Amino acid sequence: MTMTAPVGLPPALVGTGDLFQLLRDGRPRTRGELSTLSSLARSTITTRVDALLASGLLAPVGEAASTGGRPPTRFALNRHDRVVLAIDLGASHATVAVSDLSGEVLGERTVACDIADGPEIVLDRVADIGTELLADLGRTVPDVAGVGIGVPGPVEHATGRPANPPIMPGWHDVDVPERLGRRFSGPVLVDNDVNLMALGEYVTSWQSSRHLLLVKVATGIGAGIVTDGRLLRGALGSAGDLGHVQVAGAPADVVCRCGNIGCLEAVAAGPAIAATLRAKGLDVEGSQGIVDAVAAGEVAALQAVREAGRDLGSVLATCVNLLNPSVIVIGGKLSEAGEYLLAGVREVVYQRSLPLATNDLRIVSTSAGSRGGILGASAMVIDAVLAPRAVDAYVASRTA
Amino acid sequence: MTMTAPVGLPPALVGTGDLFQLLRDGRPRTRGELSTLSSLARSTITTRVDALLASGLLAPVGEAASTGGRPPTRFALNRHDRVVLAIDLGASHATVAVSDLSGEVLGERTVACDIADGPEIVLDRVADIGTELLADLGRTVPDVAGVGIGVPGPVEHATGRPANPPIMPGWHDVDVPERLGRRFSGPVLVDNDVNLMALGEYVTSWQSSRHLLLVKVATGIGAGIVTDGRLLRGALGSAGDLGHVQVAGAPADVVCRCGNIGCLEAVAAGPAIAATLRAKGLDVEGSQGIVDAVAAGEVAALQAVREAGRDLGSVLATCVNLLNPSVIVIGGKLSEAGEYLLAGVREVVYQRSLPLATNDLRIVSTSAGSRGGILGASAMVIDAVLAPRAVDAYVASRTA
DNA sequence: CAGGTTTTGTCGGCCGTCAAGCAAAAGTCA
DNA sequence: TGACTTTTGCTTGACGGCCGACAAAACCTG
Repeated sequence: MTMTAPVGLPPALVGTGDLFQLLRDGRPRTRGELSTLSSLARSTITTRVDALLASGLLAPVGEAASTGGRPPTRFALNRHDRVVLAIDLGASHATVAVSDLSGEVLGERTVACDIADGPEIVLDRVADIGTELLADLGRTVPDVAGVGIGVPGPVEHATGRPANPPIMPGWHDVDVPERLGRRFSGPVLVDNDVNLMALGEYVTSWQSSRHLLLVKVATGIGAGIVTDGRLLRGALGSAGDLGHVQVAGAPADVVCRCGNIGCLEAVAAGPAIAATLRAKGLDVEGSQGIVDAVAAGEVAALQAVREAGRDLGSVLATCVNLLNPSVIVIGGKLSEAGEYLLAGVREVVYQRSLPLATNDLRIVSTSAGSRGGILGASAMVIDAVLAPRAVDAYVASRTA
Repeated sequence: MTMTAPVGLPPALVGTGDLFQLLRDGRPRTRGELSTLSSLARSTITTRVDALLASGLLAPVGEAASTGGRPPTRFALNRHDRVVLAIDLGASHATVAVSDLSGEVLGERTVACDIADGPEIVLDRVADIGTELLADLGRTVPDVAGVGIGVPGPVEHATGRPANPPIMPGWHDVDVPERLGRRFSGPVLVDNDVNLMALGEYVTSWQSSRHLLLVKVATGIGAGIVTDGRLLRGALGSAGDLGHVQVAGAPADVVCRCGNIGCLEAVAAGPAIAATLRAKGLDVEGSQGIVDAVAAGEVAALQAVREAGRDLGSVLATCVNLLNPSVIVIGGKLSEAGEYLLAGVREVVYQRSLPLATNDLRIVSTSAGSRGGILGASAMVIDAVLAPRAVDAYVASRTA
């Protein structure tokens, strides 16, 4: 405020980047609206808007709605100014996508890719695919505002280095941002894949309820936690690791691959359900097999999935009491098994959780589906790239 | 930057309140140090410092350490400029304290006070005590920078209204800030008492590790969660409600007062332990009785407390996997039972949690003890009152 | 006590923001 | 078509904050 502010009055916005925050939602606004919203003089708004227009981040969006006189010009975030590269690494496959600045996916490709091949091979591979996608879309490397990547293991988010990931041999403490930074411009942000799924679900469907818990049920079980609109990562980035939590009612004879007994993953994840069904004579293979069996109406499969939902619900009831979320989203391959998993979860959660915490609690299936990770990665980058300081820097670099 | 900043250079700090943040830790600094830290010109620093000195928030702290020339003056937060009223409401007693702006308690009083008497009586009572304390310390009401109050139930923190508190009949949706605001100046902030204990423990002992879980074990069991240095409150303010979580290994015949079976509170809280001991012929009364029995070396008591620790540990193992804290602090009356409770907790947590999450995990006993709530309430208020905007407003009000 | 060093206070200049005013542009309405 | 309305672009003067520089003050060293 050029400290013009005699101090004491509404703190007001200051920099160009701050003003830009009012336009991040993508809704067009007129100069007049911006002036009242920011309590800045119209002349100042004009200066800022001009700078943003020159940078390309802002674009006029037609004019409209005259109230009797000259219709005001409306401006909005120019989603096409730059693009974001979003990468979702799984255990055996990788998805690479390019999105615009609103988070809309412009192009996407999924390939088989073994994470155990190590960081060099995998990262070069996805970088290549990203470069191809960019070319297909008629974009160049300098158009990239930033890169977001999700990996199947804990990550020290501040440095972007995976931390002792169990299923990612060779990735411990690898400087992922450095390696991807060689190929693309902008910041490279790394996070756990389930965290990003949670973020993706949050930004696409649940922005209004700021406390969300996403549970991914597939070969393993993990959770991503959004609290107060922010990802909860924990001290070492391993928050949300629900797979090896002990299930209250679990049979004592189920030994998990982690060596403990009664782990959630050992009773409710894909392999456990498949094993149960095979014991009953049903020939199912993998999580997809379970989903197919459920879709085919196999009673044993319905039962098993529902029972897995109950076990999951038993753990989630604890999570509800601990975190008091307003939404639980069930994702992962097994969430495709219709309402049966959900039914089991609801059954136990609503029974075991405190009425207070369940009052406004919704338990739903994922709406982003398999694209949650990509959407979350994109959202993470956009959040960083459109932050006030980043915008200031960008505007400066483009006008200098 | 008075937008002086041609934009693009280090965003730098701006307002007086922002500069003040560099001094919040209480360590004295010279103008020169502030200049380099904030990348503001020395002349600007002088202006800001003068304003802060005039407001009383800042005070010169002697001069020192000449490096061959004129010794620089050092300035630090003036802890005595104003005071904070901290209130900790329990089920049957209330503690009122006055602290300075560093959080140090200047005066404190605990009285018997039944929360069930309702908000009017209780709040007037503690307000009276607060007024007396202020008088004893030679302070007046306008000296109060703000009021922090902890209550034994969930609170909608944004509005300061208790939300369906089970043990606080008559308090639902009461406008606590309004009522206390009549008596004192400054903001009135309300939160759950266990949350404040967690915050108190955090600010006094664990600022460096930004992820803390405090568990209070007494008549009931509850937890306060600090993540990334911030309190996790949840959608309805009921996060951390561990009391009625199901314990994995719990006997199926223990019915809790909430109607469910196997609740943590029904097997590991004070009343449950006391009941166990009475069944063994030991005549113990309340949590204090248990602590006394342990201190007396009663083997049955040691056993029972340790077993309670194991049950608690079983639930905390889940919390560790979910939240990945770096410290678990055990507080509440029962934490006074020496190392026995802690030993039980450690035993199970280290066995059941993932090695990753326990790598840097410390499990310790409270160091703030019964004053945690007061310290947390004070810290909460100080955090609000010394925030940049609040400082700006205060400085403006004092120079106008 | 004298010279050197470092901090401090002050002043002028520069620049951004604001508020106000005016003319032009672009519509609406009668 | 003409009068009215509303927004926009531009300019001006005033205000106030920030910076840089200079001189005085305060202290150390020999």
